[in-house]
Amino acid sequence: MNLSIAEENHIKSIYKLQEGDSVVTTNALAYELDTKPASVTDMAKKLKEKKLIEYEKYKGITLSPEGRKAALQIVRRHRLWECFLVDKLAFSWEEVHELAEELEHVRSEKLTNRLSEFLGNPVIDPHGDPIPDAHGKMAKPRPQTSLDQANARRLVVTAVTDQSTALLAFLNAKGIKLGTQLEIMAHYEYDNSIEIKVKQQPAITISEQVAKNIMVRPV
Amino acid sequence: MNLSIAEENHIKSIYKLQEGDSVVTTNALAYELDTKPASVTDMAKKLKEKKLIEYEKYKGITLSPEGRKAALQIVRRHRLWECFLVDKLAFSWEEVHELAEELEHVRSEKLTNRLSEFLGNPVIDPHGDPIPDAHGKMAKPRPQTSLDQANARRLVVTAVTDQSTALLAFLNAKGIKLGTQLEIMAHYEYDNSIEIKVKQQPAITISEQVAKNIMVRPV
DNA sequence: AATATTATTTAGACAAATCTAAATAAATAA
DNA sequence: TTATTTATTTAGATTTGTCTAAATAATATT
Ligand SMILES: [Mn+2]
Ligand SMILES: [Mn+2]
Ligand SMILES: [Mn+2]
Ligand SMILES: [Mn+2]
Repeated sequence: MNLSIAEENHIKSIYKLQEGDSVVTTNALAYELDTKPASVTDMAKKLKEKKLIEYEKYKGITLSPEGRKAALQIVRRHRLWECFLVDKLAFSWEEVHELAEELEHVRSEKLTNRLSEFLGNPVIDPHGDPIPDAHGKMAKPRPQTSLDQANARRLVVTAVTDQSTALLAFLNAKGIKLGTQLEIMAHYEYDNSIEIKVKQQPAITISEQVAKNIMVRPV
Repeated sequence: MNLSIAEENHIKSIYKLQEGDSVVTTNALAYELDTKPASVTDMAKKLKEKKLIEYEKYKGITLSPEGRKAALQIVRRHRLWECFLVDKLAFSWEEVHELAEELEHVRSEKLTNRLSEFLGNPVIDPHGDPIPDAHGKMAKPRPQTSLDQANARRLVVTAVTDQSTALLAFLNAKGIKLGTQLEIMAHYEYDNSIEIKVKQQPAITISEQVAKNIMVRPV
């Protein structure tokens, strides 16, 4: 099954939006891919033809087993390249997504597996997302919750959900990265903002929106 | 100037075929790119429009100064990725061209320069070809001749001209790589084949065609 | 110089990926 | 339940890159 770059991008976005078993809508996919609903419908017909998705008019899209397999390979390549850029080329975590978006389309199993080996077969990427292995298996992530719902006081950052440059740059500015230890000082009920201490530094207050996108587990 | 992958491939092939200042013909370019002359004519019109080439109907193609600059950037990326694949991922020299053909199209100066730095700013690629620096400057290659024209007896391999998998695999089989020392034992006038000794091994005879594609200099 | 051959271009077609505008279906509100 | 709004699809167009077949130009041969 030889996929074009456009087809791969669609498959990957369907995978991302599907989260378990739910159905992906035409509009959601168009928004995710920064394209138009009409274009998504066109592509859906093509991917259905190739048996990579299940799709009936007006009923939304889900990946077929083969589609899921393809998606996991693309995700694997994407996240491995992100690791390469951060670990070996000293890029910062907010710079790598865009580049990996292109590098992920070089389809060579040998290259992918050699790259993985070169990086020490990493199991999470620079944003805390798990990396599928050559067979598409991902390490089950250790239990984690978003910072706004955490009940323990002392926490360690395990991932970020929103990987926009804006959020990642904000976290850089506050000295927050994967593995950073946080202590919750206060919840403010008015706007659900949270006061936290990052290491020994003076406490800072972060908005609910930020807190929702930081994943943590008790230290 | 934002170039498509197809445009980049054309620019690079024109650069390759131009060798100095000669004019590139439609047919030669079509053959090099494994495409049809009519397609090359179409692309030539587009590249002329973008001022990357000089082109008049029936008069052949040459790169403009901007075209040459673009070509050198693509060649730089291609050769750096080849170095990466060989030096870091342990690919063999006959495997890397195809992969670099794709990787070269990721256009990020930052990535390119970081990659170069990571590799120790190499100046030749795994086939002995010089790597342009960030400004497009290439180290002037040390004087070298093809093996069939060498007059010294003890030689060192500096590059290969034909980089087809077939030739590179043949050289692997004979233990010949960049830096390998050779000694010419005999020239056979009948078919211009050459008897050489590779290191201490028993002498082997190679055809004129092979000899023409091995570049050497006196040891 | 006329003819034959080769190289190149043009004309017209096609597939992939996208778009806009219009039509239709599904979901929601009155 | 009917009307309105929202979501999705269809119809038809556009761009890019390619192709084949036919026309034309350039070159080589007789
Ligand atoms: Mn992508
Ligand atoms: Mn990531
Ligand atoms: Mn290429
Ligand atoms: Mn090379």
